[in-house]
Amino acid sequence: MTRNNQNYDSGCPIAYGLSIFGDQWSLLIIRDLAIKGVRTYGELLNGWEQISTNILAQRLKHLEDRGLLTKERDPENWRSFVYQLTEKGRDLAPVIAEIVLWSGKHNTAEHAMTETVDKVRGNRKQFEDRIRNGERP
Amino acid sequence: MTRNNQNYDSGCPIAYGLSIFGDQWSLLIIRDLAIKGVRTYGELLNGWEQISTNILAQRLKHLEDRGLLTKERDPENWRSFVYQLTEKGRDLAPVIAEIVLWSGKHNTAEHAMTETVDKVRGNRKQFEDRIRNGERP
DNA sequence: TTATCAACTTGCTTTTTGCAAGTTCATTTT
DNA sequence: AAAATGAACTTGCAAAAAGCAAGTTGATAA
Repeated sequence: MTRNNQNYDSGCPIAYGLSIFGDQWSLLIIRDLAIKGVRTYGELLNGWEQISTNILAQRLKHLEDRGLLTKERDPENWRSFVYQLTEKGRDLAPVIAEIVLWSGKHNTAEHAMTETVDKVRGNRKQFEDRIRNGERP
Repeated sequence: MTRNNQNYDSGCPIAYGLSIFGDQWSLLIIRDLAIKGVRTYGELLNGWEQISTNILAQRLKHLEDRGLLTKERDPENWRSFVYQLTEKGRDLAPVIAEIVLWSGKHNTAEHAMTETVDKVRGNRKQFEDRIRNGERP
């Protein structure tokens, strides 16, 4: 089973999810779009984790093909494109919330960012609703 | 950022989670241990998605190193080993539940397995509690 | 009209994955 | 007691994916 072997599908819901976002980068891209208010290719490229440009382009294409995000011209800056999550993409909010809570409990590293963890712990519904409504920080 | 580049860590809770289970196989292994009642290497090898043996060994080692599962001799069959999720591993139950719900909503394929989806929709707390308590089906 | 910026694409190297065959050690069979 | 089997891996090699750096394209700004 490789990422691009789209023929292989056990039918398992976990496997379905992984075939779409089960890699090192997809959920970080979705995080940037969902909770960091990022919208352009350049902003995604300069995120916290330094994805390489060809991989970013590939993943954006993949996520667009699978219906998690859309790409369109920025009406206010015609040479730029705006990436936005679709409902299918925004529906990952609860998955993201649970990963955040899990990491908040189990990552004991000194430099762990607790801001997001606190936000989800403090008001999980608000955290998810803001993503569902496409609100930017 | 590669899987084995353990030095690179943005501190983000999503990135932390992905550094542990952000690949194509880890969550399927955890699924087998958590909800399919699988316990041995051989059973994991013959799962629905046909992981190759070297990758399985590698991932089990990784998950053991990161504290998500334990490996010990089967007291009733001394030539076999039993793999079991730790609390850290079982704490992924809500993540799994949310992925199942997401896939249940968005995977419209004919052959999608709905059994697990129905189980989580029907009684999510029971689904998670059974994993938390390490109950087998 | 030249320079710059945003969004990629291309070519190449390194790393990871996948496949098949082989190894080790504990039991079971003969 | 010796040979066969079963469980859990390990090893070697080919294929795929990721990462890096430089180059391309098309829209604005100088």
